[in-house]
Amino acid sequence: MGRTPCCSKVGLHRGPWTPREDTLLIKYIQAHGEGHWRSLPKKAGLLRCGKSCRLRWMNYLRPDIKRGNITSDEDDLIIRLHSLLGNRWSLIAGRLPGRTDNEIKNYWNTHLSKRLRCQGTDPNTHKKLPENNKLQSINKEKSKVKATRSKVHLPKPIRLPPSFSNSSLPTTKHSASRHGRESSGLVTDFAVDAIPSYNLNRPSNGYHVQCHDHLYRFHGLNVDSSDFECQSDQLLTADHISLEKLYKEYLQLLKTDNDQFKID
DNA sequence: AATGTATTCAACCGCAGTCAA
DNA sequence: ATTGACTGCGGTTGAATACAT
Repeated sequence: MGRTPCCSKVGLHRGPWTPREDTLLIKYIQAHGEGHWRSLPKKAGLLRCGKSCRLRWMNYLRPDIKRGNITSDEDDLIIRLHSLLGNRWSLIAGRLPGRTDNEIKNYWNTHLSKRLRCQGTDPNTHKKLPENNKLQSINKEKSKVKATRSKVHLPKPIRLPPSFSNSSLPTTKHSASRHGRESSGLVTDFAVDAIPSYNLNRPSNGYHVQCHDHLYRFHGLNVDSSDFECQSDQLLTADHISLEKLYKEYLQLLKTDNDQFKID
């Protein structure tokens, strides 16, 4: 059996997207919405595979993508979420409004894992490295210092045609933070997705989680952590308590960020 | 200025999960 | 139960860029 690679068709474009392709994709999605990626390229007049279109949209063209440096607060959150979730980038990205899994994955691999190593922490396990390993890591990084650029994490280039309205432009940090992903039901899927062995159903009125003989129900998407409802304390393992605590701290950070924006 | 090297990140690849027929 | 289409995820690659020599 097996499936044919989605990009195997001869004649499909690959590599970097052109402004024209971006325009076609954005206009099509604005008119018809996301989804149906397989058929989208043909309908939108793109010579790309659906997978490529989805990736371009999710990682670059989506209007709620936050541009610019990853803040130290986000740094801290990524590290802590990684210690809980591991390399589950999409889950981690879900807790960082406007950030994509690809961006966080890249940022982790290029910055955070190195930093942790220098601090004497194993980036995979988040446990302290033996002292000699720590020294090796530090020396290794020191030897690179000359070659290391003082990185300015500039906003990603935006390639959109002049005809595009401001509302369709990828947003800046502050405007993105007001877009509302922070109000999505983070804690709900957070708790659920963090338990891989659970059987998850998502009916229209919320999540149901089947765990062993117990059925747990969570409210729908638009909830905050206070809406977190569980029919049994059994679900609140140490991990879940940590996750919920983390999420509350995160909401506080967002609030601070928004307050700061209002002051500005 | 030219060349070599390191770094970044957008894009690709392959696989797994889900769902409908 | 099986098959195949579709989607999403994480790992990897390689072109572009920045910096050092």
